[in-house]
Amino acid sequence: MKYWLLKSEPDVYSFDDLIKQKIGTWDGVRNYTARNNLKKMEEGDLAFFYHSNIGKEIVGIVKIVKEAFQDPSTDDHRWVAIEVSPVEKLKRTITLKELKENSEMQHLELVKFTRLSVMSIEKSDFEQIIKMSKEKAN
DNA sequence: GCCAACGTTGGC
DNA sequence: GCCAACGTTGGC
Repeated sequence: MKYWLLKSEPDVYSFDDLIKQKIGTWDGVRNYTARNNLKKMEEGDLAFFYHSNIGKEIVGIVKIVKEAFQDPSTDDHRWVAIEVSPVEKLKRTITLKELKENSEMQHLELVKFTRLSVMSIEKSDFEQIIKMSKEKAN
């Protein structure tokens, strides 16, 4: 069981859009590092859904329901897509700012490699962030 | 809108 | 295979 973080611009595809669709295809990834992460995903893995640009915050949790397959948005065989379904919306969103200000979260790829759109997360960090979302801010 | 940080492309 | 030029992403 692995843990991940998926980035999306909410004006293109938001967590609420995914909730409406029930199952969403995560396609359009055109970066090798991100693609390699997609290929490592297994059915049942969990991922955070992060809103980039607008909000800059983790908004919910999704589950991988279909492992990597040919990206339907291109004929180029180099790229893959996955399918996800929503698990739950966080009671309180966790902002990038908050993570950057947290001394225990400095090693997160989200903090260090801002441009990567699909990244893995340590189980302990995943659980810590969920814990944070259940507590009040500051 | 600007800029930093990368990633990609193409000339040599 | 190196590197300069260019393109893209995403935070601010």
